Amino acid sequence: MTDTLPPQYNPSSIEAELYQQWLASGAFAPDGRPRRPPFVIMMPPPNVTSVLHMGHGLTYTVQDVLTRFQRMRGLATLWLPGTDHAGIATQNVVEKQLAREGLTRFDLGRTAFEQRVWDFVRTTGDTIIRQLKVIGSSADWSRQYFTLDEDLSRAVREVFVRLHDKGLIYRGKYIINWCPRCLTALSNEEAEKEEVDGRIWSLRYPLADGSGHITVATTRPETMLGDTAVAVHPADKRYRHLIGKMVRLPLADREIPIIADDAIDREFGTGAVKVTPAHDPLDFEIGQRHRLPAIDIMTPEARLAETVPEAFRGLDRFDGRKRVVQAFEALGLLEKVENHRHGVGHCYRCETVVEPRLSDQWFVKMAPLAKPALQAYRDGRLRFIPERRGEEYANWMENIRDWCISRQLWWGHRIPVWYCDACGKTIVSRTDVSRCACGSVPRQDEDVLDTWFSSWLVTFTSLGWPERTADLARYYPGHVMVTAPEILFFWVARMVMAGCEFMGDIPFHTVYLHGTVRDTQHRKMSKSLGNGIDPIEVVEKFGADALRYTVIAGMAVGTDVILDPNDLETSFAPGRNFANKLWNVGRLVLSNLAGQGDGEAGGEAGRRVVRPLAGEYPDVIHRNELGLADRWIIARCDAMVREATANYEKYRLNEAASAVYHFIWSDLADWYLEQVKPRLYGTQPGGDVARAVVARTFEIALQLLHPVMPFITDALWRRLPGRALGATVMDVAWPRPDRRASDDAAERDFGLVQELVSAVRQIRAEYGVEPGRQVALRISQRHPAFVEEEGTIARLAKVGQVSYGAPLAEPGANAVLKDGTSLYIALGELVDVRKECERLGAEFARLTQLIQTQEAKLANQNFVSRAPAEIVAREREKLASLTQQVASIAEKRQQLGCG
RNA sequence: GGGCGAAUAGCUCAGCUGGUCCAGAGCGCCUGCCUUACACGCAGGAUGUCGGGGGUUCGAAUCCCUCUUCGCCCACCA
Repeated sequence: MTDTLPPQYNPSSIEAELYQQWLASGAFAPDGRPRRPPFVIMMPPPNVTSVLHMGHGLTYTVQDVLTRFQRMRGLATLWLPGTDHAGIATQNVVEKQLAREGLTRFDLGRTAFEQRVWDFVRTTGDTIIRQLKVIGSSADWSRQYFTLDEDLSRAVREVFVRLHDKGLIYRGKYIINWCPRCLTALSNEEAEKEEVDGRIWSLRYPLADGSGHITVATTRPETMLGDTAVAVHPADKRYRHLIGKMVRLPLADREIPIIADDAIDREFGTGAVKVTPAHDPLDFEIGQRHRLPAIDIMTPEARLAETVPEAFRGLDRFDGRKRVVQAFEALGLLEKVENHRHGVGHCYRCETVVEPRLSDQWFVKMAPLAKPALQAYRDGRLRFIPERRGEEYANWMENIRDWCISRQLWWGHRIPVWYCDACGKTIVSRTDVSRCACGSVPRQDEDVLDTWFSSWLVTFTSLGWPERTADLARYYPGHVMVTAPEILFFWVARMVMAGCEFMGDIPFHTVYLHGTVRDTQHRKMSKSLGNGIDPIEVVEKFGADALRYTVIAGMAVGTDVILDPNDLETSFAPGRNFANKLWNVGRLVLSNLAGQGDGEAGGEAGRRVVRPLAGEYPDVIHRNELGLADRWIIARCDAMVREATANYEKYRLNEAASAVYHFIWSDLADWYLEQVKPRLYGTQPGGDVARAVVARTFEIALQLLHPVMPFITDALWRRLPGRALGATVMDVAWPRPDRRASDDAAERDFGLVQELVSAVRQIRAEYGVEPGRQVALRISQRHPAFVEEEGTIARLAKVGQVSYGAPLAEPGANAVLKDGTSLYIALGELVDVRKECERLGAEFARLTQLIQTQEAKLANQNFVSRAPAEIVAREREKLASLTQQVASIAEKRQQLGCG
């Protein structure tokens, strides 16, 4: 390791190579730690066909941070990755490709089409995985699965059969959400309700006996062609006399009855509802109750079907809507049109308006599965972060509805059901059925299963279930589930149910739901809005660590991450800058650990000095060899370890990151390294101690930061003296807080020195003292800290000469520290007595004000008697300090002869 | 229609179990500096009725009520 580090950190030069080394070392697999307790995070499998977007960037970074943290703490950590075949999404992509060639899937036929998808998946399917590696994901790729793998497919069939045998899977004709573009059924969760500005039309239906009409209100007039009744509330006085009468349905020219049903809301619309059992869920139920016929008026593509009058056949549903309205208008039966805002279902994949449609589908009975899953939450065994999400979960579980699991697609797990047309038998089987008991050849159900029907099982199928594998025994149940709130119901809730049903235990105890990445207008990032950020572009420009730091730092628990797609610089510069800062701290530290001036780390001198510090805090350095600043930085470092560790544990990753950030940048770089430079550079006594403290605190900072910024921290750590070839920061034990490191006196005393340096700098800036010019400083009190750090004060505040004693009478600038110490800087011609009086006067007024409120507080009997003693004592101290400061200022003002 | 969350510096947000962080960070802004680790930097500076109103308390940005404004989730009002 003879390279000299360049002054600017260049992530691309190290990231790829480092990642390869991590992979080669097997660091990501838990198998090397057979005796350690496991820690398992299941990776939400990304779609095979997807490319990385910022949402992935966020969720996988969070997971990697937790994974690395637990791994560094010594657990046998398994972050188990996989990819999802993503039925609809993938099929859509391939169908689009085909469309460009002028083909449809039907031209190819089922087998050829499936082959085509497989080819596509094999060639481009691992893009997302490659990209996950680019951002540093430390998943165990040796265990990577695909939801269509043979063993996972077997498990899917096993589950289907078991649920079927238990009576929890059934087939039936029900109203489902149908996507006329994807040509498949959707589950309730896949049909996303969106508020849209629509209209509501009031249509007159003439009574068959010619005695008048009844007016119905509808948002989908075209469906009237499939009406088989008009319903009113039984107690509605306006209509009671019409119940049982017939209506002459316009256009369709059919007679339909007026019926009474409790489900009708008298307040809404006209209080009379057209009933279309084949195209509306509520109407379907009403139809069931009243044994109404259901007329399907639409083709799968949502065009008006053969069942409607010729004039309307073949029209798209929206054109049909216009034509129906026009027809009503022409007949004088259109009563009114109003604007109406309402929720309309949209396909979660292609955003097409969903059409409720009557069809034969397979369903899972959910209520029995939900019971134990809900109980786990009620018992406190399953916990949500943020907590309020738990109530959403419980609410969904309590009102759960059956799950439509069949999809009219070709890409996915084919439903393991065979129908024998000869004897009418239905066969549900784990293995393919080629012959029915009656001797004839049955046909398999054409449909495939919902994508989520395989992904809800992955917490155990990815470990080998239904086989009793060693992995399954060791890694189930897992621990934490990290994901976006959007798929709480799609996936998380169902995984809990599947875990309870098939493994007898919940699959994880903590569900951490992080925020969403949004743009500055708080809109979700999406392709269609064009407001996305490409994480790979960010990595290329700023490095993976910068990307990771930015999303982690921007994410408080339960809040969204706001990034500006139009200004990557502003969004990611903090991360890049921090990486660069750390890099340069590293340059300074490393170039001085190996002895002076050779710019190379790991030399004999460095090795000799640093080795004794490899473990805990420097016991080897006797306390009396440590200077004030050394004791201070060790104490600060220890505080950082406590804070960062605690926050990692509590999933407050932003707090953890900021604790380390603050330590590295403010404490270590701005103060300690500046303080220690002379000892570092020179050969003066204390140099060894300084190097040891620098090396140890720097190493700890690298460790604590590694989960968030793995590349740069490992790159620097490896360059520390005495590292074996190929050793990585991931191998070292996570630092433990050390009581011996805390040092209140050092924190207080070095704090005074900092305050003093700042005060002098402030005066210099205010009076415009030239940067190069040294000033003479007089300190009222010969505090040991000032004496010890005189050199530091001199260098950092550009002070030429320090003396102690009462302020001098001649004009100069003054300041008072919190402990009452007064400072005086002779500035000669630069000082304007009047200005100085003003400054001191303002300070005097400010402090006097504070003293008044402080005195009032302490004069309050209620406060003194009721507040805890230590609070009162603290307030007294504060008052004493303020009083002292004011006295010093008053004295000085008198000296200067201020009014 | 139900349930829930958020309103703090110009911007994006921290502030976890009411009292040291006399209200913080990053970015942006102003002033001065290429000080031999870093100009992706250093030093200094400005800006807040902690959404409005009420209450509990010795004490509230922090707890309660209410109003206003945003946002989320759920729901078969056609």
